[in-house]
Amino acid sequence: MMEKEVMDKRHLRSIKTRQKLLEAAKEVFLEEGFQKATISQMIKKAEVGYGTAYVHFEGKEDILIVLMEDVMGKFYEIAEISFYPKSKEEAENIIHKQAYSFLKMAETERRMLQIFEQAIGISSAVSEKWKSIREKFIQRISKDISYAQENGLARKELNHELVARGWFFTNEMYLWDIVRNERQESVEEIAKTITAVYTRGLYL
Amino acid sequence: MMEKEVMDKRHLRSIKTRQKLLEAAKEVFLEEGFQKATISQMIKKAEVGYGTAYVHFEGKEDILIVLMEDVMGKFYEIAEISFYPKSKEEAENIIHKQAYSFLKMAETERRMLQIFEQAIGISSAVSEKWKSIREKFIQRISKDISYAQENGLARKELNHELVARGWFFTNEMYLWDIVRNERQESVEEIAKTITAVYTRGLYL
DNA sequence: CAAGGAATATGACATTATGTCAATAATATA
DNA sequence: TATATTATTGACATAATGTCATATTCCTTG
Repeated sequence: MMEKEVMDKRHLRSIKTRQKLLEAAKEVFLEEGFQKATISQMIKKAEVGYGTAYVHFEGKEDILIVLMEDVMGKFYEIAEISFYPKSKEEAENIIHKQAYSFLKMAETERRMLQIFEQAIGISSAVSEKWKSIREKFIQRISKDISYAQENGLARKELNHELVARGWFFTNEMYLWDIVRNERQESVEEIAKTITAVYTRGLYL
Repeated sequence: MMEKEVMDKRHLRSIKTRQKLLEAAKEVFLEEGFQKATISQMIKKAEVGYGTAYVHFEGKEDILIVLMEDVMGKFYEIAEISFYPKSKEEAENIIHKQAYSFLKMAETERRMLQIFEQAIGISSAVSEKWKSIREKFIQRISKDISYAQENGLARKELNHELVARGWFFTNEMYLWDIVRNERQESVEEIAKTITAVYTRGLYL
């Protein structure tokens, strides 16, 4: 039972138009960057009328958000890695793995993330989207720190939310650094180094 | 000997025009934000002709960069605090003080930094300017870590530049968080917490 | 199966910005 | 005073956005 079988011919056409627009938009974004990309370029490439773009999307920002949705999904997956360490060493392993996966995304999805970074500065809709990913991570890390504190693994005197935020911030900035191709060092080395400082700073 | 005495009447007029534009621009930026601020609003407020703005500046971005220059200066001062600790405790004190001063800037200069943050995303000129501040700090921190490592205060096995970057990133992100008014906690508490994790993670 | 109705698509248009430039005004200099 | 230099000006060309009345395409119902 493919969903498409059920559809109207015109609904189908609509979906196809939308799809053509998304594909064209992706190309245009990658070629021009977020700022310089224009609706006109997209509709030309998609071979549809100008107004059509506004039928399907609210504007450039909206299109980018849709294009980013699967990348978003991958971030959420990483945020959900389970965390029940029995020792400092085990904690370090899990944390390292998580940081590594997170930073690896920068390499895997570099091109789209570059566009996304540009858009974060410009579009508040995109920026909100990213903020929600960030808060998801911070909440999660915060919970993990609490768990470690309750189980006598981590320093209890530290405000877990502040620590979580600080730790995530380091990760996030390295993510963008890598996205911009500004780091020589391997993702592995970066992950190892920042995890080492963090775990030794927090754990007993 | 005031510089002004030396000037032509017309050079003086030019300086005044420029000044009027800068003051008007600041108001407009603060009222409208970077995106929505327009040259037209500024020249109207400054009571000069449209083209005049382009005689004195290359555009919105350029005006903002000039407006930010004294804030920049304050950042550079903080980056230059001297660092020759004799013990882990002394190091922690200096580092805490530096982090505190840095984050305090977020409160003191909040309004202009808000505009600056918006502009970083949009204008590559502004973004470059910020990047140079960031690199200045990272270089400096990097040197400080090396010093501590050579003097047997810090863990030698860690790549000092990677650690420096990570530490600065935490600070920077908290800076923007505070600028956005998104933190309840006091600057003092934030500085204390992140410094505690960092110094324990890095120092012996 | 034909006619009317609903969903889609279209591009001309009004709007709003930007940056340029030839003309004009103000001031300096010879 | 006449001429050169510098500063200012606003009209214009350009470019992008988002809207909307109209056209097209397909579905439904009598």
